[in-house]
Amino acid sequence: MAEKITPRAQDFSQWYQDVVLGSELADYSPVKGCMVIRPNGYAIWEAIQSDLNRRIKDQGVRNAYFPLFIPESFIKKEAEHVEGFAPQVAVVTYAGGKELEEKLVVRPTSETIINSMFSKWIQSYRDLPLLINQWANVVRWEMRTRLFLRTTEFLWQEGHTCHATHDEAEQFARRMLKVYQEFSEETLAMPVICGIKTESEKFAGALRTYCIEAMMQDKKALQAGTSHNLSTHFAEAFETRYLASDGKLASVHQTSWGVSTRLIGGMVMTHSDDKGLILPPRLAETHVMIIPIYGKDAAENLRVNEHAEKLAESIRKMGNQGPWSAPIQVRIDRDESKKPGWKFHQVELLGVPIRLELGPKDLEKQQAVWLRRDIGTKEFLPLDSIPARVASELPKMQSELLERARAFRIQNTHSVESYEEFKSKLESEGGFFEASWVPDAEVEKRIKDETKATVRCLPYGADFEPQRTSTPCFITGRREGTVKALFARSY
RNA sequence: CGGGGUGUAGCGCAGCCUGGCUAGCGCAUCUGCUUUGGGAGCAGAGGGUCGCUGGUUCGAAUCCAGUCACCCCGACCA
Repeated sequence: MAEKITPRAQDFSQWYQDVVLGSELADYSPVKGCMVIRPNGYAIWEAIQSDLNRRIKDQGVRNAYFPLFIPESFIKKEAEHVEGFAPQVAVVTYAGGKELEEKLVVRPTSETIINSMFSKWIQSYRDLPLLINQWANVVRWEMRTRLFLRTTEFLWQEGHTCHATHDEAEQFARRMLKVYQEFSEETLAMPVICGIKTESEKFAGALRTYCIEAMMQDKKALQAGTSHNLSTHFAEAFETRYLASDGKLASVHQTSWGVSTRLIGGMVMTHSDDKGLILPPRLAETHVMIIPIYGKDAAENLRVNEHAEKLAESIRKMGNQGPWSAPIQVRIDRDESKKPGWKFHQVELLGVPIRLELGPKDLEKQQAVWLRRDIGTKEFLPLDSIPARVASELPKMQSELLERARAFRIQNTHSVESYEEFKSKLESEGGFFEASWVPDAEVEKRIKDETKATVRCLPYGADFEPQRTSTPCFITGRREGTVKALFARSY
């Protein structure tokens, strides 16, 4: 496997911005903090949607849609929820030419508006479980924004489920986190760590929040998805109740879970290099770009085009079979006004997984020049061997991207036993830090103030409970009651 | 809201410290000829109220004050 090309570490945010703007995934909008997703970026979002949507439906969840506007009173019904989101909501106070009697909150998330409907839809235990998902936009007024990673408006999917028992809801929240983990690793080729959020980091209104955390190439953490066990908190506020088989009225136990366009930013920061985007094949709109090399002889150029077309067709035929088992999109760049060099740079910037060059010299030898985006070394392959090579290379590249990112994370994850060691190593090397920990909000805050690092999650064991350790807590020195925690600076 | 930075041609920038000739350069655009295996070459052309307002001065892109916008770093957060 080729050596990973690491982006300029000092200018990581500049690099990231260059890649996103340069490959035309997104653009800044006239409204500060809002992002325009351009066709290249939206194609990635569509690939995410179609893959993830299938995985969500496999869990028995169905899609629906709920309103953008939420009456202010709804948000206020759940105490922790309103406290958590109040600082970042946008509110409509004026519409239809007059002041509104009740202000309308632009949804920052939809637990409340959805519960107002769930309470009507659910009467008996026969109505459970109720498993709903929606693809939507939400608005959170952040102080500081960043393309894809934190924008005022973003696109996401949010799932909301109701269950008869606490256990059932807990199981479902865990299962959806597993779905996110598999999706992230199999499709985005982005390895993640699964864990539980601490009290101070959990979702406003949740009993417990599960999350997946990924490591970016600057060794900072990115929360890539969350799944919450909401217990009966919203159900009680909205009286979402059901009549059990024993005739007793009970509140439903709920979950909610979501991932957003942030995944696109995470994918870019995981794989791309100084030349531009590197797309995992599962997300690529174009898998193979054939660049014909033209000369002065028009008849010969025609012949090159014919062979390129033939090659493209035979590659396409390899789609939907073998380990790849999906269509293979092949395009030919026939633009005669651009020179080959320009085209090479362009496909590198856009992250097309495989590039083929086909010119008169190649036709003589019945070969083509082959180059995989992430590896970047040229090979000369016989024409008739190429379709099979593409079919085997796409899944290979997909898994190698994942393994490379995983190796990078493992290499940059450190175990520390003392706070001093943690601080100095965080400063000199960065990365993820495993430590034993006594959950304590005040200490957590102090560490954040001193080091800018936070507890990303408490990695769980087979029982989905925080792992206990017997090594002393690196802050208090205590041995008892310590759990394993993952510390890192994050986005 | 605090700290730093930038506003000069469609885009990217130099010039500013130390005020002075017609405000330059690269990319892009247009014309012509030659070119196509890693961002083509040569020749020519067009394109600017130097963010805005005021001040100092014989004279301001340049100095001063104010103002607006954007970017980066922090506080907020998925």
